[in-house]
Amino acid sequence: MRRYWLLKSDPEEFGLEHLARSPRRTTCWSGVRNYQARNLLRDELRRGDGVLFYHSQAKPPAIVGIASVVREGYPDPTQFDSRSPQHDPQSERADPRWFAVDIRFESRLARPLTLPELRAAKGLERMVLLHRSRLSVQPVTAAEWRVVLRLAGTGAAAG
DNA sequence: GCCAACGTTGGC
DNA sequence: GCCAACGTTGGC
Repeated sequence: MRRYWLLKSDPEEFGLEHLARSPRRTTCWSGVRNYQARNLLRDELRRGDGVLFYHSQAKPPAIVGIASVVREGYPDPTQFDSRSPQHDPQSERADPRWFAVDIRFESRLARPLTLPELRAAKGLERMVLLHRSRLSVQPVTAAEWRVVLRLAGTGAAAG
């Protein structure tokens, strides 16, 4: 059964436009260094799952697009790269600490759904985004997914 | 830039 | 195992 997720990203670091312009519109979602988020990446995200792409630290913060999971959890290569800011010298290849997935761009929303708008939306009252701070990978229910797509307008703009 | 939330670290 | 100190996220 298809499930749904929300991924946060600072658009100045890596926004939806970066994803849309990546080779095959696909990128390795690396650099997550929070254990709860790690567990989701490693154990829960499945190929074909839907992803809401959220711009954090934006003005205003907003869900801006849709992506999908195209490769399930595998060791995050940046943890082993001593030149990467995400390097984790305590992580060993035989027992990796951090995981990544690959996601692919699917579409832009016809219009961004801002955080205030999400807070005000009927049906999103219990959305994790609105209640738990600092979790960059989080589950979205099928009902919430439908509400978000409906709020975004009929269908998403082609990318 | 401020600061609340909250995860992580490390002394004990 | 507790908890204070510290660092980061991320909204405002």
